[in-house]
Amino acid sequence: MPTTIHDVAKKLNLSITTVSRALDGYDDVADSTRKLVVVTAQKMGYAPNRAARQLRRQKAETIGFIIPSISKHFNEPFFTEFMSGLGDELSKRNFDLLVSNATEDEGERALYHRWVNSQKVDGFILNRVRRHDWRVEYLSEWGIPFAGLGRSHDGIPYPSVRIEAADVYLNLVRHLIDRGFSRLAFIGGPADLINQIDRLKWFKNALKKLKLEPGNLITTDMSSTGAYEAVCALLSSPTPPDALLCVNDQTAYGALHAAHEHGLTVGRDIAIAGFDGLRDSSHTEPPLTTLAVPMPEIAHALVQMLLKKLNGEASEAEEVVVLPELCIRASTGG
Amino acid sequence: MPTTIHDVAKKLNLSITTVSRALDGYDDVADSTRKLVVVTAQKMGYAPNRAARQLRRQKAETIGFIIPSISKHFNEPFFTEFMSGLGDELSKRNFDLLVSNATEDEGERALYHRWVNSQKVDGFILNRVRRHDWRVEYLSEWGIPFAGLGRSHDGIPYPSVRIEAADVYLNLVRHLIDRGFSRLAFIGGPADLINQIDRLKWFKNALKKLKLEPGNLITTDMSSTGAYEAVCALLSSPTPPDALLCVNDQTAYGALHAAHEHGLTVGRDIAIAGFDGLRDSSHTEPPLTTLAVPMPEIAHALVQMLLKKLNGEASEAEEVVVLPELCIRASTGG
DNA sequence: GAATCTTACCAAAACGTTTTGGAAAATTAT
DNA sequence: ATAATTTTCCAAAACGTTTTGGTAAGATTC
Repeated sequence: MPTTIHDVAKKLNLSITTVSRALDGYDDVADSTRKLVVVTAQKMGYAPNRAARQLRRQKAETIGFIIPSISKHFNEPFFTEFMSGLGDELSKRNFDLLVSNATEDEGERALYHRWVNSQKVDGFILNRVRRHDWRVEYLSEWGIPFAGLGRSHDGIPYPSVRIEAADVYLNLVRHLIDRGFSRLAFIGGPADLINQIDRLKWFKNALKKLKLEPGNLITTDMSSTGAYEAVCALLSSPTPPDALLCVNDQTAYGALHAAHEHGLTVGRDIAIAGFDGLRDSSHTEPPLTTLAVPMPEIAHALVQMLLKKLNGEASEAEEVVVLPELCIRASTGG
Repeated sequence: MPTTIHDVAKKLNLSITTVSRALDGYDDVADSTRKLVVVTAQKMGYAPNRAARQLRRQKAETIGFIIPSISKHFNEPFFTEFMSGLGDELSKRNFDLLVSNATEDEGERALYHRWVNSQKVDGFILNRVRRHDWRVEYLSEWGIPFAGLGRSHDGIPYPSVRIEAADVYLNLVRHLIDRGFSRLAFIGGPADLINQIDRLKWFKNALKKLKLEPGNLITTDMSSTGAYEAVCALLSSPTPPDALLCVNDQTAYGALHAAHEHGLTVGRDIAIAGFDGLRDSSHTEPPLTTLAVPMPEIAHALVQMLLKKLNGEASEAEEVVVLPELCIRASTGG
């Protein structure tokens, strides 16, 4: 039986009103009383019952993150790093993070719906946004606050973080050319993912700007295993590429594996680069060249924008731009 | 404004009691009425307000998972796979998973306390359990339900999952010997982690049983980078080992990196094995031999035991034993 | 010393459910 | 036809907060 506000009030011979207001920092309670209340509450281990507070305040002080069902299992390292960032930011502000992945019975849509309608969460963070994203449509139609990593192309305004890598991608491609690689291929993901769209665009632009012939483009499901299989096939083709630019690090893991299996020395016979800058990418063999996105910065921006929106002080469609950093490692010849 | 039970009741000219009971499947409501209620509620998009329900029922229908602060950032791939399993299991039963990592301001202990006292969660899942674990002490002292992956040595009873790998570890060591490796080293983690204790024990036992001389033991922080540094040092010693048995896969990633950097061909000059069986471990260079733990089975058992405990139908200290599977890959010579 | 203003407190309502303890209506038994 | 039972429904209380709209006492002003 956790201590309630009544317990605290009774102990001090005060009304629960006064205790509540003392703890919430209202100025209509005497300083001496406040101190007493705060100290006693602390000593008694009182923490306001969240259900009661939520019910009264109509706020959950909780943010939802639903793993996009595209990734059957959410063990993608990227998600962990992402959630880690969100968790850090949120707990700083006394918010909590509710996490789930859609099951087969209850669809993903139903889960969003349930969390919103049951007021389990105040808002959502979106990730792996798509060109036309039903989540964006759905949430904005229902007036549910959210912020996203990436902006859909629906023209619907919402606060988002955009990764801008045109310049740094050009540097990456220049670096590859410098190292003597010339037959570039892009190992991409599902065509309507904003990540894929942007990164492919930067790839193409870089080729164009450097007047290189258009590269080979292949598609995977963005898992390491999917990429492994696709790249295996690619390397068996008559004129295989000698540089693989992967849509993300995990895809690059699969590509590395495939290259090794084909007896290639990565960094010499073939170059492989990723995107995201996962922790473990510095320990692959050889260490992976990648464009590291500033995860804490992204999480910070998303949380801040979302919380601003919850307080009603949001500019409709704020967009924060972050720049990845080029980490050149041995997988592209150092 | 989400629809409330009042809205549904009004629409049907029923009392909220009847609506509530109809939806909850009580048998004191006519079948015809129930059908009507269910259909209408569904159509109106009604979902019970969780705060109100919690307040009344005194249950949160939410389980907490707090990333142990030993791992500064919870981007360990293991956690993602673990949480993935928990999420799957929980959402099947309409429970949710609340996740957080302790911040610097609010310590880990305070976070457990707050979640419990504010009744945000009904119970906890523990992971990375230690020999003497304050969390076990704390939670059991306060009568807060929890289940853990690994059992502390405090003699405190609680439902747990135990990984039992004595036999399979013996097989692993035999396999290494067969392949001609003989100077075995154990790349371990913090000494009081149950994982470390068990796995080290199996390592030692296997050596003893096969009458091998005691191996080299080193300690890391169980991060890939920590292991990388430690193994670099180890390999520079006068008589370096030729087989590294790592306490987990992530440690093995660092070991792989170190071995490559020393110009060794992994699988021929040196063998490296992990433990856990992370997804990406099949794509390292060379693919990593590991003992794969059955994550879904573990998650299932933990969730089931915890929920049983929440329903008061728990045998105090149930223990489910799971067996990992030996995945032999190229990193130990295939 | 009366009127006004501040300060410090509090009673009661409200948030949206679930559950308790009936009660009316319909059915069956006598 | 009446009594007993079953079926179907409901009013009201409770869960633990926050917030509204006060009031009494003390301080200040005239």
